[in-house]
Amino acid sequence: MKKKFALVDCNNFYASCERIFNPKLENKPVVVLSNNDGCVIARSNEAKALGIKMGTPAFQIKNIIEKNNVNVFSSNYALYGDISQRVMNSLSKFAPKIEVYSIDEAFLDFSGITDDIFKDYGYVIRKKIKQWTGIPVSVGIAHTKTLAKIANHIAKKNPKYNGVFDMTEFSDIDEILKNFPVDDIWGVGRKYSKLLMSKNIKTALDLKNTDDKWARKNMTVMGQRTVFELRNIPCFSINTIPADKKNILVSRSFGKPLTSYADIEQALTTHITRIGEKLRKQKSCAQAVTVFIMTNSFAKTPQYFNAKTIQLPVATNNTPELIHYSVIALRMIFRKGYSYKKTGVIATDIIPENAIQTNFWDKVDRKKYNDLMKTLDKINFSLGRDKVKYAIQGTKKRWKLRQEKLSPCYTTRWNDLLKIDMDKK
DNA sequence: TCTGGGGTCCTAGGACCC
DNA sequence: TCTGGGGTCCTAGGACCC
Repeated sequence: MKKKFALVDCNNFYASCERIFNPKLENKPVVVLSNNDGCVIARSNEAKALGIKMGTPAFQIKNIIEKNNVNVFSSNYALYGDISQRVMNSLSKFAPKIEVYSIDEAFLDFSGITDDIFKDYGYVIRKKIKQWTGIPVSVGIAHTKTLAKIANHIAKKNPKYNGVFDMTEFSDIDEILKNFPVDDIWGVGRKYSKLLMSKNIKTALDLKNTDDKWARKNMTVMGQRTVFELRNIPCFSINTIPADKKNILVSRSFGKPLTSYADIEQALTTHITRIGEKLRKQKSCAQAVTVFIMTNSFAKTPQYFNAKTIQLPVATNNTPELIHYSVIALRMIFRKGYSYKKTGVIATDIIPENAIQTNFWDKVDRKKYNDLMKTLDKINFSLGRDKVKYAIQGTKKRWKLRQEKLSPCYTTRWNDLLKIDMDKK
């Protein structure tokens, strides 16, 4: 039996999340900004209609925002993450296998679902997800993941399909692919699309008919797989268990430029506590950490970027130890006299907790640290992030993000629960 | 004033081995 | 003039994704 995949994608996800608890935003333009209120990263349809492009710096569209009363929000990842979980939980009721592909997308395996109940299944999903979570979704169905992505695109772009497009209903998909731009294909980015254009490969149909040896040579094995998938030959399967992360990065731009070492150290060590939490959550340890600092590359001030990797004597996920080595790295790369914009830390060479090689000279009492970390994680998880923190993180938080338009954490913070006035008419 | 923050996979080429 | 023929492992960098 032929494989069958559905890609379910939340429409304008972050903007839709903001709308759930704030119905006044319905039919109004809504945009959500990146960290530090920098760029536009989500737009409602009304905002798209105003010509606001993805990734535009907020300050460049100030006029459009003011003139059209666009509702602007800082990103609220606590809210989006929680809503995402609800959507994914709901979706898992509709298919035996589901792959959560990103915060707002999931592949569903429809392979085993018989045709008689399959009809209109996409519409059922759409209706139920909206009803259960308040989030509008689009559904694309096809015999390969790449084609399901295309089907989803079509479902979203053409109102006549009402949010669902099933490519498996067509015996000949060439007519569909003929009208699909090559640069919108999953796996074709900026560089490849430029290359393809120069070879007169402009549509999905052109790419489907490309010599796959050529694709292999010029776009690696990944490109060759894309070509096969366009031919209805599945090369990618559903991945139900998310793999452990091989690298974990935490970095943030500062709310304002910083020059003092102490401020940057406070930011960096706070990022490291996040790294420690993430490592412990997936029961892994890092064998190395890389620390970097950088100035603002958009500014006309003197530029500096540097990074330093430190191999840890014993793989670890305990925060004090990670802090210890990261601070050593930071001291090595910090230079006075620059105006810094961002710092970050990457944990690499990550291995499972139970595969650690200790060494003979290791003097760290690992059992004690593990117990301490467990206790701290428990406290901070139930009472709020950084309720108990390390002295080196400081209290001033001069590096903190700009988040001027943050919505309440309606679903994850007691104090932010929606209140309803029953007397009010 | 103001420009995000995460990830993955693949390949080429060098070091090194027998 | 002539200078083998395999391997493996690691890393940096480039492509992609959301």
